[in-house]
Amino acid sequence: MTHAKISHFTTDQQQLARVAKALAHPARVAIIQLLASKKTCISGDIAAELPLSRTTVSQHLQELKSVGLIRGDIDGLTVCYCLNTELLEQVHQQFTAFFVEATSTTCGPEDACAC
Amino acid sequence: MTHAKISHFTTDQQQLARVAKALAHPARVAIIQLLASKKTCISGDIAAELPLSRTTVSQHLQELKSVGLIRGDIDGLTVCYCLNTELLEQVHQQFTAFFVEATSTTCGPEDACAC
DNA sequence: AGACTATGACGTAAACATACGACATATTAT
DNA sequence: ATAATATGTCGTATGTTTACGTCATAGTCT
Repeated sequence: MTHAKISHFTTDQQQLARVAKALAHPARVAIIQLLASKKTCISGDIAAELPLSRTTVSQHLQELKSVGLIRGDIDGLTVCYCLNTELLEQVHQQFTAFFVEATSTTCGPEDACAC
Repeated sequence: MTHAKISHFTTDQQQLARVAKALAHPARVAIIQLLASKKTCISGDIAAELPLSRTTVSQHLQELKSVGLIRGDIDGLTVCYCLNTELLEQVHQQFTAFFVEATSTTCGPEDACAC
């Protein structure tokens, strides 16, 4: 009965974890940075710039696409991948809210613990 | 030869992925939110508030601790877990930089692709 | 000391992720 | 039509994560 308790968390928690998971591999971070730096939405060129096989890169691209962080539009023979800036913006807000919430409260002096 | 190419990415990419991975499970997101909301925090209580067994929660706590996002100070019989606000702040900056970079560039009209 | 409690460590089964070669498909070029 | 090219899909080997029960340890209490 493994991996069955995820539904017991809030939608927000699941959403944040979902995006975090998409960013939980350096290759996927690199892909997003690459797409951000290039003006043109390259396709197979991405694979050429990473130290991974084309197949593996394709897999990572699918993963990012399934979360919605990137989009892939077929343009003849090649596929044009680009960032979904709206979602990224939205996710940015979500992460910011999370971090603000997490950093606002400090273990005060009235606590029993020493941290 | 799986999982052997990670070293070929930049330190920044690895660091960001590492933290993202720590947040890639709703339970860990929930734990951080819980620690942020409570002034005092003890491991056993955390398990009580999550739909997971104490053992599993302990495992998630270790994971967060290994990345450095939380700290656990032994206080007699119990362990006092609390957020590492300095690291969280730092990570927040890192994520912000990443998202800003990712959202600044839009696929311009001069491109061939339609996205 | 002996019972009690809070935790972490260990073992483990099932699920998932990673990486990649081989194959399939579809589009362009000759 | 045939060849070349760009991509995705499939299968698969290996490693990692998740979830949890059981046990060990170490601090409290009487």
